[in-house]
Amino acid sequence: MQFSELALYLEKLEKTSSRLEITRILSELFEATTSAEVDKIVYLSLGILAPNYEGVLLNLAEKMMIRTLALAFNKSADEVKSLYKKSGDLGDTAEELSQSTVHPSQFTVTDVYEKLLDIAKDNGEGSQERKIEMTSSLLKNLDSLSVRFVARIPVGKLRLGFSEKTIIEALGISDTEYNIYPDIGHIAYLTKTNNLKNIKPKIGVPVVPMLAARLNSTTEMVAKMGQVSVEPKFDGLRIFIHFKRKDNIVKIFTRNMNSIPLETFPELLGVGKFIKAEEVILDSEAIGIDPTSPRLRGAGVFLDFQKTIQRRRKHNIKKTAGEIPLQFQIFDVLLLNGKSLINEPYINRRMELEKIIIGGSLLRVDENTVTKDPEIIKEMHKKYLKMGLEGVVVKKANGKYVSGRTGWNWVKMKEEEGQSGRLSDTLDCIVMGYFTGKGKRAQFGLGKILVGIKDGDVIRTLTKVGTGLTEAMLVEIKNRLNKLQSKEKPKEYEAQKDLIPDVWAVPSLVIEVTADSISKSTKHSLGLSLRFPRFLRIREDKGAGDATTLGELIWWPYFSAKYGLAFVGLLLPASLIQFFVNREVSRYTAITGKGIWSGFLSLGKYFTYPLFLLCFVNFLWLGGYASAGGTALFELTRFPLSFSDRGGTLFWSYILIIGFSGIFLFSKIIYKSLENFMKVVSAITVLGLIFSAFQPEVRVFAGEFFKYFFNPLSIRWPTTWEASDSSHLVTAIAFAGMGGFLNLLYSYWMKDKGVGMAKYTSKVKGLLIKEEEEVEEEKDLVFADTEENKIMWKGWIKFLNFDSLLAVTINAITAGLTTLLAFAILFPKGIFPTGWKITVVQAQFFESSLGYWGRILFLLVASAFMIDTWVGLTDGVARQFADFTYKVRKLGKSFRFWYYFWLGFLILTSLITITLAQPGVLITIIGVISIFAFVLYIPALWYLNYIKLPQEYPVFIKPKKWESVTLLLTWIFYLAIAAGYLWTVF
DNA sequence: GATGTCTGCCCC
DNA sequence: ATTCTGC
DNA sequence: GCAGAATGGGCAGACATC
Repeated sequence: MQFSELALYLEKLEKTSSRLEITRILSELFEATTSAEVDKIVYLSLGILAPNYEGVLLNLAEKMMIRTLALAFNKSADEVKSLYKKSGDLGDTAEELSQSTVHPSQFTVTDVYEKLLDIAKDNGEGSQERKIEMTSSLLKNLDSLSVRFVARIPVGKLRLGFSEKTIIEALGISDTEYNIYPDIGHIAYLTKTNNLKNIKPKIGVPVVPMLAARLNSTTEMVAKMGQVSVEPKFDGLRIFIHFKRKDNIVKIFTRNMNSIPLETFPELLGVGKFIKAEEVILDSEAIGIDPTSPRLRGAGVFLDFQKTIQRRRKHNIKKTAGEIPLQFQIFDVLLLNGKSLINEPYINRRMELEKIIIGGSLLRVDENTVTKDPEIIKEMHKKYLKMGLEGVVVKKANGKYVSGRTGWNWVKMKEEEGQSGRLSDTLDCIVMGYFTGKGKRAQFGLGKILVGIKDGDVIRTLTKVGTGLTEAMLVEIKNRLNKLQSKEKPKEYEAQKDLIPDVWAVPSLVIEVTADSISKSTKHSLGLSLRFPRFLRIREDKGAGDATTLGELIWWPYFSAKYGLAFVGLLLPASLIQFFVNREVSRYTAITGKGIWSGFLSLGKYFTYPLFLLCFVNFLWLGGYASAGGTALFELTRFPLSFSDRGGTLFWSYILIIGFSGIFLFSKIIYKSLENFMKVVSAITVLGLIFSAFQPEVRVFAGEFFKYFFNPLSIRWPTTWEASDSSHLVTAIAFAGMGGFLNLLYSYWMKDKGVGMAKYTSKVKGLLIKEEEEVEEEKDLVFADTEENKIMWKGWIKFLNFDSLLAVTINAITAGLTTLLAFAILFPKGIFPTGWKITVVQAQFFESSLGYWGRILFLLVASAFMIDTWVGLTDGVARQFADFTYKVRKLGKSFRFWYYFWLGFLILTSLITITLAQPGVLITIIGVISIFAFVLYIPALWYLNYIKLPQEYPVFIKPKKWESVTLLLTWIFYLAIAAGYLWTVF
């Protein structure tokens, strides 16, 4: 096959992301290949020349390829470099350069393969220059598409989206043969020539190693694996020992199936003395031992990994072997005297192992404990950590030897719960600059960052970080650093010359990094570095500190800003469940035409008076909403100029409260006015939120967010938790819909909407609107048991179901979207404003992404939404209170009187409460009260609607049994939350 | 001979 | 090695 | 949950350069 033809296949594969489709294209390619070439095609498309264990190395990679391209296409190395930085892929760069000239391609796949092999074979003095020349002449004689792929091979990054596993699938075979004969080219050849037969592990041919997956819960381990063997995890080199007594054959392979010459580990020359078998393949971990330490029954003190790996060398072996003797911790046997054991249960393999290994200072069989008890696993993990090991590896007792990491067979312990790395503390580091990304990350212009910490007056490098960054975070960090970038290295920085980032940044941005351990470093100017560093989050001053905190628009964003997605899955169920409360509240009013407090009062004053008292306390804080609207307006206008934040907020809040009180004076039917205003503002708010959610900076977070949003099972307890947030969480759940006593407002809204029997009662009118006829008292309306009424009733029920559902849905959408915004905008920055300042912070974001007008729009809508909420609640609560006081006969006065009385009272309290410096505590109490309110009044609703009313009203109003069940479940839900809250508090 | 740079389907 | 992402 | 592709520190070896 011409290489150019292969290149066409590779191009198609590169463009495809579906693995099924990739597999299909690959099998098409193998179909079109001769058996003489299939191995070479497989190797080249994986970017290799031979299986790993044959040790064929090109010794030509990134830097030399840059020189090669410069030579081949007559450019300077700097020109090539700058193109490479842009594309992030040397193959793409090579293709781009080669397009300037026409090169007819004559090479077959075999030609290219052999030329690359020649390049690999060359070594010795002058070989670097020769390799460059050979590679350059190869590239010059290929068409530009072929150049793209050939240039990528030495760099080892084909980026075609497939690897051995996919090739095995494309060949239409299982991986059993490959796993014990991991020469993918040869396997492809055998498949093509129909010679693939069942084989067994062979001395001298590595087996694809079995790897451990990671879990952080021992319970989950037992759940997934049942009975397990618990063993220590050593920090050394994974070594496979192949031994055949005949001819004293000893071969050694690493985890990556690289062969290590026996001379490297001379102690294994005589390994046969310690093995009671003719032929074995052993799986082990080699660890360096401190030779000066006393040996207890042969066992020594382990050295760390950096010491151990010094044994992987060609020179000075004798001296190093004396300084760092190796101990081989054996834990598995795959072949024994000609018999494959890979399909035997693990404990059986171990039993064989114990029979054949003579333990001493060279070989030791790992100790192990067989158990089903998660607690024992936990204890052993702690024990081994204390001993300076890496914890435990937990293995399914009856598991076969399964190559790779598939399935749950071997598991290592992820960090302990409550920790995000094995380092006891995470580190806050200064971002010193960034490097442009390679491959997929090139499009973000940032692939990794250089971080350091302050050391006196200078800032020294500590590590680079590239893992742990989501694509959204790459964008975020890039944007931030662009504002901080510096042409020159800031003078307080100290960095060695191979750690010069592509772009410097002045010290400002701080990120949180975790790692497994701290190591000594010669590369980093601090003299220390991190082992397995990973990015956690951006750190920022905790920002806005005002303690004022409000209902559902604040708490959910607060949680997602602080704890990410941990509780997001709870929002939807918590808001939807309020549907069952709302419809019962509405049902009562639809049947009787009366407000819900009338119903409660009919149950007796000992129940109702305390409940009302709770309700009264609950609504003292209404002013907060007005104050949130005021904040937004002050932020928007910055008027009056000399005012502080607090003063400005108060100024605008008073204006809003006084201005919007006009509605109460002049509206014809107050509820109707409010409803219309609310409709407009809600529509603008929802549209604004949706628009915001579609901004690219937010959109990149949306997929992840909604995956959690729609999955209640994703709820998890965050690893760090502030005790005070228990109350906040309860508050968030209560406020997911309306919350506690707020839900009772449905009764009064239904009343003024004129739903059901409420059609026949009077409505509340504005103070200055003359009543045409004073309806002093609601009569007990008669609801006759007629067929006509029955049909009407069905219509009402439909309406109130629809209305209640619509309300919770809109609530869930708005709360969901604001929470998404908080997750996208605030969480990455580590800001969790504890108050209504969240709107201000969001507005700042919109200014940077949408410009000035985006910010204005956002603040306007936010203030309108907030004040609208205040007006709506003030009206509703005044009616609740009025209904109560009106019905307590001895107080006298009309309903209208009481309504205006309470309206005045609430406006006054609003004016007062917004001046309180610390309303935070009060608000938390209210969240908790709300949950207990549900617990108290849901049974009362049930009694009214399911028992009491059916006795007085026509039989068709009686709810179905299943409706009783839904209400019971709702009650249990809140009861459980209330109980859980009490549990965590006490 | 000492030092610097690059590579390793390195090892973890 | 760890982590994220598309399937 | 899999497979693939981003990314880390630090070691020795090989070659180039001073």
